[in-house]
Amino acid sequence: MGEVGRRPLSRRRILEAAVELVDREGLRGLSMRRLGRELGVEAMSLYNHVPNKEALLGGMVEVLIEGVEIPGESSAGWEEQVRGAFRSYLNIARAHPEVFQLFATRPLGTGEALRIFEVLRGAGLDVVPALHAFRALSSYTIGYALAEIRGFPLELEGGPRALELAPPLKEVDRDAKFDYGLDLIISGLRQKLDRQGAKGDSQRRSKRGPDHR
Amino acid sequence: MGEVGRRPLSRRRILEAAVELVDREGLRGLSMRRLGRELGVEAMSLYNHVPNKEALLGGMVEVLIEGVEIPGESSAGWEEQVRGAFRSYLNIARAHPEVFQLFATRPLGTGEALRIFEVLRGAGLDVVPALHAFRALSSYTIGYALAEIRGFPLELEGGPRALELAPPLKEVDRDAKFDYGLDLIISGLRQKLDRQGAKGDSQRRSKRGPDHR
DNA sequence: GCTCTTAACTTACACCGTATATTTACAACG
DNA sequence: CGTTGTAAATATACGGTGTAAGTTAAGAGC
Repeated sequence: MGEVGRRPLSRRRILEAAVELVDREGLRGLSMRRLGRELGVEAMSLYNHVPNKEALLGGMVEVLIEGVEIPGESSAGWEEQVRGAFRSYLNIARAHPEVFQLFATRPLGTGEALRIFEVLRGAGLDVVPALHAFRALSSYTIGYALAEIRGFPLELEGGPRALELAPPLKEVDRDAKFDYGLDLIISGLRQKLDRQGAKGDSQRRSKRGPDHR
Repeated sequence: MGEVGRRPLSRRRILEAAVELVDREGLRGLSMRRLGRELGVEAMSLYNHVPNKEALLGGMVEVLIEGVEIPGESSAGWEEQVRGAFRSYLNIARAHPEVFQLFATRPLGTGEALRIFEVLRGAGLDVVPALHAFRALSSYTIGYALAEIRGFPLELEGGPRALELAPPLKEVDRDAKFDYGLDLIISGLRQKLDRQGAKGDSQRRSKRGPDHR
């Protein structure tokens, strides 16, 4: 009766199947019964690995967040690290637009947040400014991703200009839109940094020191 | 059987009751039956004024958006107009945090978008830069509002510092957090503006001209 | 009076999340 | 080998959901 080659259920397998299902059929298509069927199992079996649907949704967010890549210290400067991290974030959103909507109501992973925070600290920002910067960058990125997913208002989608451009060019254009705001924030941060660096150097912290904590 | 002083049902009345219900009991507490009961009516009666629940949610967003106030041209400069508009946006989110979560998946009202867009145009921005600016500002604001509602990561909420501050001071602090990123973007925009203004003045457009379109 | 229109109510259906109880599958041990 | 303990699957059931379809009631215009 049971299929032979069926891998056993596991939290991980459930989460991945859920992400795939939502990618395919949207958030509204996700139900415990439907997901169970997808895995060849009754709905209630899922509860052996996940306490309830809310936790399932949270786990799906986790899975996506794991995919965010933050460039290492070997990269050019902190600007490039930050840019890379948030671009990666946006790309996750683009790869899983339906799942990403869950990010609107669920907090970022503390782990990723900490890593980015450390980059900002490493750039010479004091704790409070680094928090401010983190808030600004992550707010912008999540807001942008959500807006892109649902479509920006005022954007004349069917305009003649759009039709002339080849798909690859449109991709570039799409990235440029995001970078516009991202660079506005990053270069604003750099200015603050330079200004305070020139003023007093009140915190002893070299521009790339291996200082932790 | 029917109560005497009962006003007749209407789309508007339904939407306002829905907002109030969600404010009170959260998004999960909103169902057609529950909302009907709130209005002293059966669930199916609502369908005479609203095609389905999705449209109901959309209508609730509309109601909130109507509350956004954009300072008129009489205000100081375009910076203050923009700042005021997006602060107003954030305040709506704070007044109706549960309902605001719907903004994550539903587009801004085209009307409000247009008015803000015109402010940016009036500031001397060409069409494309104004679109970029609008995207950056609205993405940041919505992202920030959502993040504030769910709580920022890394924020040591129970820290000793927080406890020492009086509630009014915390309010100020809360606004300062939002303004930090908002000002980063606005001052970045101003720089771009000044730079291009000094460079070629390629578009004949005085800094405060009554130019429309 | 009568009809026409509108908006209310009633019923019914398929589906939802999940509490609870039961059965199955398998590993460890004698 | 059989036994037993345990984890994970299934089965059933309950109260809720959105809404399609059918019915009733109240008022407007003739």
